[in-house]
Amino acid sequence: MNPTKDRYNLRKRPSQARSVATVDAILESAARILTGQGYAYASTNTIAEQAGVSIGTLYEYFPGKEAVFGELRRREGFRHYAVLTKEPRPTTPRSMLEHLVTTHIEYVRDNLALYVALETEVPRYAIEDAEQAVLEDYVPLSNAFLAMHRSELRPHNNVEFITEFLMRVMSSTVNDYALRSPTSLSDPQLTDALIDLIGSYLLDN
Amino acid sequence: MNPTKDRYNLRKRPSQARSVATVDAILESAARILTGQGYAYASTNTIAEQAGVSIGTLYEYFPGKEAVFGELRRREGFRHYAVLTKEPRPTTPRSMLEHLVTTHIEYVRDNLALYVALETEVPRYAIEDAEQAVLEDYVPLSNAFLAMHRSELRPHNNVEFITEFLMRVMSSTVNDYALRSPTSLSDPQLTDALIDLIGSYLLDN
DNA sequence: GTATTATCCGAGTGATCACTCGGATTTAAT
DNA sequence: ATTAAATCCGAGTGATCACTCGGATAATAC
Repeated sequence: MNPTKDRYNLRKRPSQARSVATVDAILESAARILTGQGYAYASTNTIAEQAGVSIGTLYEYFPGKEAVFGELRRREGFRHYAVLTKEPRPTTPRSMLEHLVTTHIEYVRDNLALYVALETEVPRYAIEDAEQAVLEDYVPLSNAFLAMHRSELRPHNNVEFITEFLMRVMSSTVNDYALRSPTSLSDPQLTDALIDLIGSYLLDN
Repeated sequence: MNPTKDRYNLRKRPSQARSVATVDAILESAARILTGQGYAYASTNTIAEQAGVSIGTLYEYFPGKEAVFGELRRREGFRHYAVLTKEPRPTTPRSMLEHLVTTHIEYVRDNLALYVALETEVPRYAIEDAEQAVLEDYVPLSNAFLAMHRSELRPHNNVEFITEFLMRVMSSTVNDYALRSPTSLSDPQLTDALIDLIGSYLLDN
């Protein structure tokens, strides 16, 4: 379909354990150079060298530099999603909100260097597919939960819009603090303010 | 002081009308290539060629590619600030909030291609100084205004923190829509939701 | 009108980069 | 044991890029 699409995805999936380890090593090398020196220093030659594999091997699995970071972003997305949906599953909208804000900030703080670098140095077109995937996993999940508790919510004309809106408010605000004032991620005021802001708008009380 | 600082600023200010026009042409060329083809295609050679000046002339005023986009970002920041502070100046917190949200969204929508490209394709280190400058112009202005109307605000422990927090909520949310769902910038629901969200948290009533 | 400064030019340079390809080596299949 | 498939190798290639420099031309100062 889209010919450019292939440039940001794996060229071939590793099947043997040996090649799985190779791909892992390449991604780890890419992450290390990205966080340590920056995207501009992460040439395919350097990534391969630091990973201890030859440049030819890198191109066996990745069509180019962007695909390496696309795959890296994809795997980070899976890790992020796992954190957000980890136990214990909250049972009320209020606890769901608290859980969501707390774990999201926690994930960003714990992976700050890589998170910021992926967000600010890697060209968006290389990673936007991977970003989209996480959102599409999460939004329906959140919508289903809220639908079960509609009576506890403040009435809004367009619940779907408001839900997505608040999700973006939360993630983009945390993103902004991560980029421009990362120490605030450890400030309880930030977590409290976000919960309070969203809670008083979304929840009935 | 910081030796790397010089890499993102003008090397020399144009003094004659001729050279002012030259610098303008370079910046316009950079903006055109950035929005049309992307940052990767905006080499210094190409920027100079499209601007109708020689590569030597470009380096007379800019120490490198990043400085071109740093200056471009700076000028966009000035334009943005001018829009935010344009007449009529609101007199109540509520109208101030409405004015701020409305004009901000309007600016982003009207300059979408350049806004998004600067935000997602140009490396942050090249433009973060310019970004910071606008914020530092605006925050004290907003704080002063709110201090004059404290009685109309909901009581908060830390007004400074809340003000900055809400500013970030607004700008980062609009930013997120600009990048990921740009058509929503014309949806009145977005403006209304932002005003409502922030208003009900900040204002007394 | 002379000197000084500002502006502009563009071929050339050295470095870097993404990517290929022919073939070696290892693993799996039969 | 033989074949087939997967994996790995790395020197080499062509292109691109950021940036310099020596000097030409134009504006300004005196």
